[in-house]
Amino acid sequence: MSDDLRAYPPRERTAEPRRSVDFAAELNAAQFKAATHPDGPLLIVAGAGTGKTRTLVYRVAHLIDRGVPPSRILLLTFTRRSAQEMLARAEKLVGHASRSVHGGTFHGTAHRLLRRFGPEGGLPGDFTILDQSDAEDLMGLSRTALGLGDKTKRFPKKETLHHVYSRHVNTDIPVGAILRDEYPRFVQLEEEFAKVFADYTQRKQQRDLVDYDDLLLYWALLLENAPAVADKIAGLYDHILVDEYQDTNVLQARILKGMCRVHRNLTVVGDDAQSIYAFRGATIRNILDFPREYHGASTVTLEENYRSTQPILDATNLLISRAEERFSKELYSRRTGGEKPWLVTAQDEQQQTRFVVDRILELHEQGIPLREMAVLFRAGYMSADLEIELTARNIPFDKWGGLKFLEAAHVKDVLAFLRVLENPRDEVSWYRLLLLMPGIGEVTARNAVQSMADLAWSHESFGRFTPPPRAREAHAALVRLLADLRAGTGDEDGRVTREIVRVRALYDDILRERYDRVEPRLSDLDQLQTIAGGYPDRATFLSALALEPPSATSDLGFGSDTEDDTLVLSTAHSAKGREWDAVFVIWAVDGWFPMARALGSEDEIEEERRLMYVAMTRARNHLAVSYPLNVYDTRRGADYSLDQVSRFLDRGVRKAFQRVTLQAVVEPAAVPDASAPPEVDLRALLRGRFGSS
DNA sequence: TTTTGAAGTCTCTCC
DNA sequence: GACTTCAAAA
Repeated sequence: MSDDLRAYPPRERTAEPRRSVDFAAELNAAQFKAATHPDGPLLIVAGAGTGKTRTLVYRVAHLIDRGVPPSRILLLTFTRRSAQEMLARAEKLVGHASRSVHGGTFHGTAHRLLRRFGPEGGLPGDFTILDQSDAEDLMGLSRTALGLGDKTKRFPKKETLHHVYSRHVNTDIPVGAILRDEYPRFVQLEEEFAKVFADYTQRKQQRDLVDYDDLLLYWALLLENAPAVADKIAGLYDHILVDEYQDTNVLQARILKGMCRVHRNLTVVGDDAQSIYAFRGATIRNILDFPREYHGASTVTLEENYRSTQPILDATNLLISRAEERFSKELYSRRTGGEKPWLVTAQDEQQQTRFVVDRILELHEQGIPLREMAVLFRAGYMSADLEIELTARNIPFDKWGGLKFLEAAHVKDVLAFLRVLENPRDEVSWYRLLLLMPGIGEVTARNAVQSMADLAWSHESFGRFTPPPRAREAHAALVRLLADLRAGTGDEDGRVTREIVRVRALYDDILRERYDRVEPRLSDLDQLQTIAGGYPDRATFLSALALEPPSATSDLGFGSDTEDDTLVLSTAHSAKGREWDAVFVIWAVDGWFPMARALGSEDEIEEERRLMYVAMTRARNHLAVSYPLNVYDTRRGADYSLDQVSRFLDRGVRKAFQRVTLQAVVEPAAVPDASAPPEVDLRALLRGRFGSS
C-alpha cells in the first residue's frame, strides 16, 4: 500500500525552470497582502472571480520562496481536481519544489493520515472505506438486526437514519435536536436511533469498515485525545491553507484547530456568499467566526473581480444583495464592456433546449470553443432533454456532478467482489454479491454471513458454508471464482484490471439476466476496467474510487477521451470554483431552482439563493438564464402547468437582464382558421362566471 | 425460500 | 423512469 495517494495518476513531469517571482507586480494590493502575509492566522474573504485561487497559489509560492520546506505545507481543497490545479500552477511559479506540497481534500488527507497513524490509535491499517450508500446499507443491516425494520411500527428508512447520524457527527448537534428540527415525527424514537447508531458503530469496528464521517472523526479524535500521536500528525506541517472555507463543518474546524494549535499558521480562503453545502453539515459560522476563534487573525478582502463583465456583476450583485448575514462586499470589475445577461422565457422544455443548443452553436461560430461554455442546472436529472438533443446534433459534452457512475448498481456489484477479496469482513459487500447469485436470497445470504462471522471471516469460511440445494451451484461457482482471484499473485501492472475481467466472466451473464438495457451498463464496466488500469493495486484502487469518484458516465457514448473540445454540463454545485466564457443557467423555475423540497426553512432558501449566485458568477462574458413556462409534470398527473420564474429573479434583479421571449412554435396543422368565427367566446364565459362584465 | 410481476414511491446537491 | 415493496406462484 502506497503511503501517498497523490502519486496516482502520476503527475506529468515538466522541466520548468525556476524563475523569481515578482509578487508585487503580478498581484493587486489586496492579493499581495494576502500572499505575502507572514506567519499567523489569516482569513481571506474572496468574492467570486477575485483571484482567490491565484492568491492561494502565490501564497504557496511565497512560503516556498521564504524557505518553508514544501513538504511541510498542507493545502486542503474541496475537490482533488482543484488541489491538482493549484499545485500545477504553483509549479509554474516556483518549479518542481511545489510537487512536494501535500494537497487534497479533507477526506483524502484523513485517509492518508489514518493509514499511517491509525494503528497508533487502535485502528487497523487496512480498513475499507464505505461510501454513502454502503454506509446506508450497513445502517439497514443494523436496523434489521435490532428488529426495528419490520413494518409493525413505523421506523425511519436507512437513508434517514444515516442522514441523522452523519449530521450529528459532522455538526456536534445532539441527535434529539436534529430530530426536533428535521424529523419531528420521529422525536419519540430518539432512544431507538441511539441503539441503531451504537450497533452501526460496533458493526463498522468489528468489520474494519470506515465511513466518510469516520475519516474526519478519527482524525479529530486522534488530535484531541492522543497527545503523542497528535504531536506527530500536527508536527508534519508548518503551514496549512484551506480553500472554500465557507463549506467546512464543525468537525473540520476542530481538525484545523488541532493541526494548528502549535504554530497557528492557518490560512483560510472563502466567500460566505458562496456557501452551498449546509446540507452536509457545513456551517457558514466557521468563516464568520474565524476572527473571533483565532485571535489576532488578519483579514484581507478581495473585491476586484477579474472574471466577469460589469453588466454580469450588476446582475449577480443584485441577486446576492437580497441575502441576510454576510461579510459585506461589493464586487466591481474594470471589464465595463459587454452586454446585459439574458433572461430567456421559453414556452416549454423543448424550446429551452433548442435555444441553448442554437445559442451555443452561434457562439461557437463566433470563435468561442465549446470547452469555454457550460450549461448549469440545479440537479443532475434536469439536463436529460438537453443531453439527448446534444447527442442528436453531434455536439460533444462532458457531464459533471452527480455520482452516477459509482452509484450504478452494476458497478457496485463488480466492486463488491473486489472488496470482499480485500476485506473478507466487508459485510455490506458480501450481502450485495450473495444476493446476486441465482438461488440465493435474503435468508441464505444471512445464514452465509452468519456462518462466516462464526469462523472469524477466514478465507475458507465461505467455502465451508453449506448452502441449501438450490444454491449449491451458485455457491460452488463463487467459491471457485474467489479462490481463483486469490491465487493471482504479484503486483504486476494491470492486475486489478485482470481481476475485473475474471469477475465479469461470472457477472456479465447475471447482468444480462437482470437488466433490460444491457449495453450502456456493459460499457460502464469496460470503463471501470480501464480506470482500474491506472492503479497499482486493489486497495489503492478501491480507496481512490471511494474518495474521488470518476465523474464521467458512458451513457451516451460521448466523452473527453476522443474530443478535447467539449461542452460542459454541470450541476451548480460541481461548477463551484470554475469559470467559462459563456454560461447558461437553465430551469430557473420556482420549484426547480430553488427546488421545491429545499423550501422548508429560511436557511435552506438562502442556500438556494447562494447556489444560484454561484451558478451565475461562473460567467465571464456571456450569461443566459432561462426558464420554461410550461412544464410537463408527471407527478401532478400528465398535465401541463404554468410555471413562474425563480423567486430569486425578482422584479429588481430582472432589471439587470435583457428579456428574451421565445415565441410559441405553432404546428401548421394547429393554426386555427382565422376566417372562421370562433365557436365559443371562452374569455367571455370566464368573465361571466365571476359576475364581472 | 426464492422468484416474479405488479403496484407504489420518490425524486438533489457530494466527500 | 429507476428503484423499492408487496403479494402470490414456483
